[in-house]
Amino acid sequence: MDAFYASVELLRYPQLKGLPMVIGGGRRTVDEAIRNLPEGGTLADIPVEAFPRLKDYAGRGVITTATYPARQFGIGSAMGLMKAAKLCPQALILPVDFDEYRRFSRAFKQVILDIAPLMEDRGVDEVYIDFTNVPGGQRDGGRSLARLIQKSILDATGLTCSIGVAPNKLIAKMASEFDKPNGISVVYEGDLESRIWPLPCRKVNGIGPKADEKLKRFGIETVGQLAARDREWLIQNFGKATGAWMHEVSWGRDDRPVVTESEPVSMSRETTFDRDLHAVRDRAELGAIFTHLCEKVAEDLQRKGYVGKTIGIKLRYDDFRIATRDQTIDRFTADGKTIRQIGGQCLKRVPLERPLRLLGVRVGALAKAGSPEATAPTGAVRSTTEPASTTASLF
DNA sequence: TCTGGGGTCCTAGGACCC
DNA sequence: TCTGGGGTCCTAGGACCC
Repeated sequence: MDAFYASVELLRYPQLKGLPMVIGGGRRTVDEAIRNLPEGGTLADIPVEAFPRLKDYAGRGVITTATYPARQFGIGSAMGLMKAAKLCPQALILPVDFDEYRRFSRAFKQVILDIAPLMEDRGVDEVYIDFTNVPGGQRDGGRSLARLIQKSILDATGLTCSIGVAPNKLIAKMASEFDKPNGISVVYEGDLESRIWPLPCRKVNGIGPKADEKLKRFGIETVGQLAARDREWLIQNFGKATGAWMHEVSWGRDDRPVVTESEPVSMSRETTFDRDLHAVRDRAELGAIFTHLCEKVAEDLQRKGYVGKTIGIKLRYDDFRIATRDQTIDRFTADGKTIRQIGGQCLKRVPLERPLRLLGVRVGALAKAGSPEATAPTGAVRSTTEPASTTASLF
């Protein structure tokens, strides 16, 4: 989806179309933004002057989405609000409204499912679609089906998207960025050399800042330069799995299927404080935040019908270093008090001298609530994981 | 100018078991 | 004195993605 959060906001506030605007900020920014909005009238009647501007904010936080006009000022996703305010102080800033984005996320995904049932969820604003067996999916290299999907989403939601069509997920993902916004790119196998090899390695889904840096140190800037290296050389320098993978992707090879169903592995809640807190001096405040996070995770688990048995905490110190601790208990739970209690034990094992910037709570090792795994006593759970020979000897 | 929140997957060492 | 070879689970950290 194109500038998804911002585009959803523009459906509510069409008067902001064409203006530089960013979505983001922590809770404090959200509160201030809401306070600045006048009451009464429909949302579309609110005058542009009434909307908060970036220059009015000094809060912590990053930009989740910037409209295309804002991007012209050099503003981008994940950029700190402070930096963005320097680049374009007059840009409008709106708080993140996740519930609203989720509504539109469900809507556009349903449109796709009605056309092409093999869809993989890749987060709130992105999916993979298997065109292989969709009627007309092969016509014009997939372009006509892509057009149909684009138009259907626009008709149903008012939102635009960009689609890449290719023989596999790796190339399709890169192709989807070739013609943004509202574009379609079809990339064939034979286009590898002309359209993929010139790209910077960083464009490969899975090569992040660290790997890119290391590649650069070897003088490898583009996918083509990566493809020119020996498979064995890559394995020597990047490890068996990563090296082999790099070799494959540089040659455009990817056999991952489109996965339509998946179970969550963990659920978590975390929050960055308005100001750094100290474990001793701000003990009461931290305790209240911690309890609240535990309750939120418990709610999430219960609402979605999961239980977990690994409970963990996460801290971010003022110097941005991160510490995590977790503990696996002998039963599954979705209970806020239990999570709070075990989480509290985890907190005792972590250094608390430095000021804290963030606190998080996580529950992992999930099972569906009420499933055999989740309800069985620990002993029975263990027996199912015993080697086949041992299990067979029981009979 | 300091840098969100919610995730997944991988690695590596140690405990423990057979 | 020298000390297996698997396997799983747990824990901590880190890279990466949307």
